[in-house]
Amino acid sequence: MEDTRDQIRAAALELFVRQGYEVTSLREIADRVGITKASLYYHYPSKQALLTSIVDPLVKGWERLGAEVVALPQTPEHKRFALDAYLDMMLGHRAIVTLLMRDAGAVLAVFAPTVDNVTATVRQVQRWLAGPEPSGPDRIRAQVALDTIGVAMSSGSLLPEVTEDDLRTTLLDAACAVLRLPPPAGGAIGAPVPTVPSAPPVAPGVGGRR
Amino acid sequence: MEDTRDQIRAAALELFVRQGYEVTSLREIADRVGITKASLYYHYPSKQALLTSIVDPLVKGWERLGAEVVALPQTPEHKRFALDAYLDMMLGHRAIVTLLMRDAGAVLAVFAPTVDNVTATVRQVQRWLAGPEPSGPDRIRAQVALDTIGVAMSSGSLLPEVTEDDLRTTLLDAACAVLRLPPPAGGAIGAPVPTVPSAPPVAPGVGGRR
DNA sequence: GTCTATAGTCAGATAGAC
DNA sequence: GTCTATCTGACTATAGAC
Repeated sequence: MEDTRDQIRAAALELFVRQGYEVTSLREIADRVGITKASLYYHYPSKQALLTSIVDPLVKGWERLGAEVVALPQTPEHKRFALDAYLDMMLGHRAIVTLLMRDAGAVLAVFAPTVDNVTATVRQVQRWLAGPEPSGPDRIRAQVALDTIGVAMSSGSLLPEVTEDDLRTTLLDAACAVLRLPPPAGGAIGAPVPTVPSAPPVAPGVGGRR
Repeated sequence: MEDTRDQIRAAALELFVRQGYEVTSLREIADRVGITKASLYYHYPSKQALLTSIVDPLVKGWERLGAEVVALPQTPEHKRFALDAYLDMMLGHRAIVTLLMRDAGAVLAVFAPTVDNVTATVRQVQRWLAGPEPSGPDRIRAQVALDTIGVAMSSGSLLPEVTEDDLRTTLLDAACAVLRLPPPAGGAIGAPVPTVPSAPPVAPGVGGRR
């Protein structure tokens, strides 16, 4: 049964988000699933492996997206598209992102072996966003644009009564403002952002709405 | 000797930042200072109390700043000034902010009793930045502007070779862009941001450069 | 103020029966 | 696949001598 594995992952993610990775014990997770610690060890060889399997989809998604994005031409339209795709992917892994925000240190520590690859990808995307021969401020703007999307997502407690659509639209808009991208053709202030202006060529599967 | 207390705080902060709060043991901290665990307990009654005393300056600074800022008129100049003061305070507590980013969950858990006050302050500032009768997007922008400053500060590993001045200037500029504040009078793109345009009236001690 | 010693707890992990 | 039983180790915290 693949079922138990998934139940374990789901329970662990929920507890990690609520309590933190370090504090959550394997016994708690096992209890929640209705099995014992020992059984849990049958499915995952260690606590770290469990965390890895939880965060992996986000990392993989980010690496895949990064690889495809840096191959695009550095036009404002493509940059806006890239940020939108990035936002979309993050929203698709909302719980994992929350965990990453909550326990950034712990998660990164577990991913230490792989973390260089991820950092490299982030840096590539950052440089792609910053444009050719970027200045210091250009690079800062690129990084802030990326962070913008990630951070505010987890500010749920500070932004109640905000619709998902407003969040999506406004975050993309804010990230573009940081990058000083010109507004999309025909887009009025506050108007809903078109999915992709003139649909830039990109491999299928990237940035698709769920 | 007040000295030992400070040494303990410094050692603890350093270890917390590097390894995380949960993982760092009091024995490690004591070893680093050159005393024993038991002696440490003479100065701080618990691990939580130690963490509290470390993070407290940031919380206090934030609350003080928040209280003064929300009393100001909601003009673009004052908003820019407020963001600058906020940025300044955060830079003044850089290591603590890094810890907060790294172990957000753990830190918030320890501050659970006080956390409501802090959240209330943040919410007040957020609403002040968002302007009177703010829409959902207005509130999101306000929050993102605040987050912008906090986040990118801790992205040191992703932004090496960036000067402190560039960081300060660009982050303030990015936060203003998110809020859609008009550029300061006479300020060219990329030009250094004047400390405060036309020095708005504010209680002394706020936003002072160190 | 600092030490040694220790209580008390619970974590992650393994072995082996079923 | 799941269980019981158990090991090892480390942690926070306290008591009391110096």
